[in-house]
Amino acid sequence: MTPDSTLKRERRKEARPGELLEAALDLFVQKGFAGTKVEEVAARAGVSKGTLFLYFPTKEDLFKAVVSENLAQHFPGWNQAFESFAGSTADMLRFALHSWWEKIGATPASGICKLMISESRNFPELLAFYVESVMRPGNLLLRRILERGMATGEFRPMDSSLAVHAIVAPMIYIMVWENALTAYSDSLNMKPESFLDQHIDILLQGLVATPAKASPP
Amino acid sequence: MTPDSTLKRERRKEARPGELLEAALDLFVQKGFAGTKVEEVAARAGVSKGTLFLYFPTKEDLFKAVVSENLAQHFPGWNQAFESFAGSTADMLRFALHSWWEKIGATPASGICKLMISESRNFPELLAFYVESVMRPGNLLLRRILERGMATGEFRPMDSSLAVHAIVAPMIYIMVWENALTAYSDSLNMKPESFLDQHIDILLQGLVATPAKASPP
Amino acid sequence: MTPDSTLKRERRKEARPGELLEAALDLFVQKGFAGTKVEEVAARAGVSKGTLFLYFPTKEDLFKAVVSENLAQHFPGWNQAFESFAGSTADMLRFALHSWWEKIGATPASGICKLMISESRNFPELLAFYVESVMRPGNLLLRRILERGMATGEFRPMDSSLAVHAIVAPMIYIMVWENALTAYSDSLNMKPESFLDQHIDILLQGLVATPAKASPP
Amino acid sequence: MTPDSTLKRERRKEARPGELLEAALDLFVQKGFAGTKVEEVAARAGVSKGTLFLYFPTKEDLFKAVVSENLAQHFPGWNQAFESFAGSTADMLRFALHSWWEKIGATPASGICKLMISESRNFPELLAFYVESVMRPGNLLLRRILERGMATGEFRPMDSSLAVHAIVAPMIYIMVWENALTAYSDSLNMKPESFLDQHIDILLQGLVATPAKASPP
DNA sequence: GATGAATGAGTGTTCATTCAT
DNA sequence: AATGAATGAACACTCATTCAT
Repeated sequence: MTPDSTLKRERRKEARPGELLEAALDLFVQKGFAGTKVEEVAARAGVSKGTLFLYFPTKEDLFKAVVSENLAQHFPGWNQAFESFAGSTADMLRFALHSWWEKIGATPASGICKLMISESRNFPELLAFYVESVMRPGNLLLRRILERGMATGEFRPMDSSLAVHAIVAPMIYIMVWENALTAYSDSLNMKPESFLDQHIDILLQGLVATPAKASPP
Repeated sequence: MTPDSTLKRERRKEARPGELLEAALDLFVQKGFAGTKVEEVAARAGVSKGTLFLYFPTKEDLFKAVVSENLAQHFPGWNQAFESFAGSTADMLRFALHSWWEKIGATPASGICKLMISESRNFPELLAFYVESVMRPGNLLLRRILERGMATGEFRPMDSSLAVHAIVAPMIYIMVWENALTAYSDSLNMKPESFLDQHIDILLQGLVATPAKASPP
Repeated sequence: MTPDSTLKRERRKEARPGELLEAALDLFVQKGFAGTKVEEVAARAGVSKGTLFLYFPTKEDLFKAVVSENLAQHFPGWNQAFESFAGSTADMLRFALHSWWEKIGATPASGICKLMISESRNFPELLAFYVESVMRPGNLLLRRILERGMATGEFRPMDSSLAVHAIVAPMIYIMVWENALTAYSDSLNMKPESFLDQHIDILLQGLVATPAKASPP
Repeated sequence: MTPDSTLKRERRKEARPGELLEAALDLFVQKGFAGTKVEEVAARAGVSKGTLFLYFPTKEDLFKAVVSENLAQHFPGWNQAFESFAGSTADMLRFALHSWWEKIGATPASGICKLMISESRNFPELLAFYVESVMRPGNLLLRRILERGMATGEFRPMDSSLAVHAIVAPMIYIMVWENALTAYSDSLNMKPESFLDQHIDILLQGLVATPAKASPP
């Protein structure tokens, strides 16, 4: 056994969990939790069924790892971007949504959201984790943006914690389309990017302190 | 054989499919397709496993029936309401969304939407049916409303078939919340009715032809 | 309720078991015991499943009745024909086989034989009945024919109780063909009637080219 | 991993299908296709239900494998024996039938024939396979024997393709007895070996007392 | 560590049988 | 007597999980 081959084997060994998680993500998104067979996951990752169980004691553990692994990693960066953002709040909101689109909406990670929705009832504990590590930070960030806008007078007064949902809803909608309805996108005129732009337009038309209101006689 | 007893027997027989569909709806929404055992459905409907198969030849057929039965029945009425609506288009839109909320959003039927999202990949044929009998008619109706608004000058010019998605997205969002995240509604300030009102506000702020903009000094 | 309709109903009522047995015979022969559903039998007889169980307490009972009903009724006549037969024993044998062909071999009753063969292991008690009421009488009759032939010097000496099987084997063979291999009869040159004639020839003469016949004076 | 243990494991693995086929043959012959439970087959082969499905995807496949495995393998040898046979055609026929008896008639393989008869209606595809790989080759071989006999003048002229059935019928008869009526063999004087000898005699000579006829004054 | 043969609990589906009407 | 809705035991087949090698 040459040092070379040892190296290769070790490198592969360390890569295993990642390869498995990747394969599992694809399949879970595609077929759902129950519809995915562990053997398929193993095969797609190029290992045997037994090996999968070496890394993930149960199928549920694999599922949890898939979800955990692919989330929550973006918030530190986003929070920091928020702190140091110099432009208008409208621009900040635009930036936030486009960044989300780039990092999540347009990637396989969007499938995780659909997964979470589908299986939330069966994995309450995982849902709790998701809520705390993804939804709550996301909510908080958006709320701070809205509050910044209100503080500067850019946005009209509103219940920011409610308004957050208005921002999030279309993002969910996009992810659902992409992972469940792709085949019908054309015939129902769903172009995610156009939709996102339109969404931002409508939000800003709807959120801004209208000049009419802003400048009374 | 008294007419009475015959009646009772017949009433039970006729009621069976409905009882089974109701039970199946609840369980499918709660546990997903694969996670639901036919025996459970039967038990909840108060019959034996065999009886279920008397009415629905396979579990898939049961699933399809659940989806078919609970949707698509509202469109004729809605289309008619649209034809005869007398007020402003903004009011019409308000009416449409509130009516949807009342008939679907706030009822167990909202769970079907989540179901459809979750299982669409596994039932392409069913998805096709859903798209044609629910999504497409809904889209069409909303587009006609938007076009009415544009024709009367109430709404600003827009790509109506794209804008439709802006109307629909929050409805999907609500249905997902109700069927996957209820436990967290309070802590994340999700009150469907307030959210719906806010959604309408934002839409109308965003959609209307603002006089201010239209006539600068 | 007119006397007329009463009559009709009663006539039908009495015919029921017969109609059921007929339907059952066809289906059992066609699909085997396990492959036949009682509901099919009932449907073919034009009654409901419940009615069938009114006449035959179990499926096994139905099967037994089918077999019993269609056998053993020919032996009294055949025995009598044997007693009074005047011609040569060869003619008697010819007559016996042709008569069997006409009454059983060429009729649906031939299917019963195949049934008995197929299911004998599952119905030992029925097999016993079949052996006693069909096989043993048939054997006895044939043995008496053979013994008559030996007594008159027409036939060479032999173990008649063994020779009987030589006569029976081709009859079984025909019934099997007719009920299992019909589709291949042509391509394998199986014409039951020619085969029966040939069988008689061989029994009476064998295959060899007899020198006597080959070289007449 | 010692070479020894590897060998043992592999040997077991390779032996599995054979063990399962053997168990299945016994049970199918004994109880028929429908009457045999896969779990029983597995148990008799000393493995679990799941293991059986590892080797045979469905019960039908198991059935087909049983039939395929136990037949058709003898024809190459028999055909060769025919080509090189030196003696009289009568001897050749004797040899063929005795060889059949030894290799098939007296072995569990004889049960397959009964199986085929019983289930032919339910497995038309399997019947087709059986006809082509067993019945047709067997027919052909026997026809060639008969034609050799006619060519040399040993046998009288005949329709050889029809006469073949006269040779086969008693073989079928024996196999049916052995697998359906064993319990009655004694009481009905059925000794397969004697019957086979007699069958050959009759074929070659018939029943009649020929010398008398052969030498008229 | 890695394998894949083996396991067996679990589930959808069938169908003979029952029984209220 | 006749019905057919209802039953539930039985069985083929699946698949997550284990473990000897």
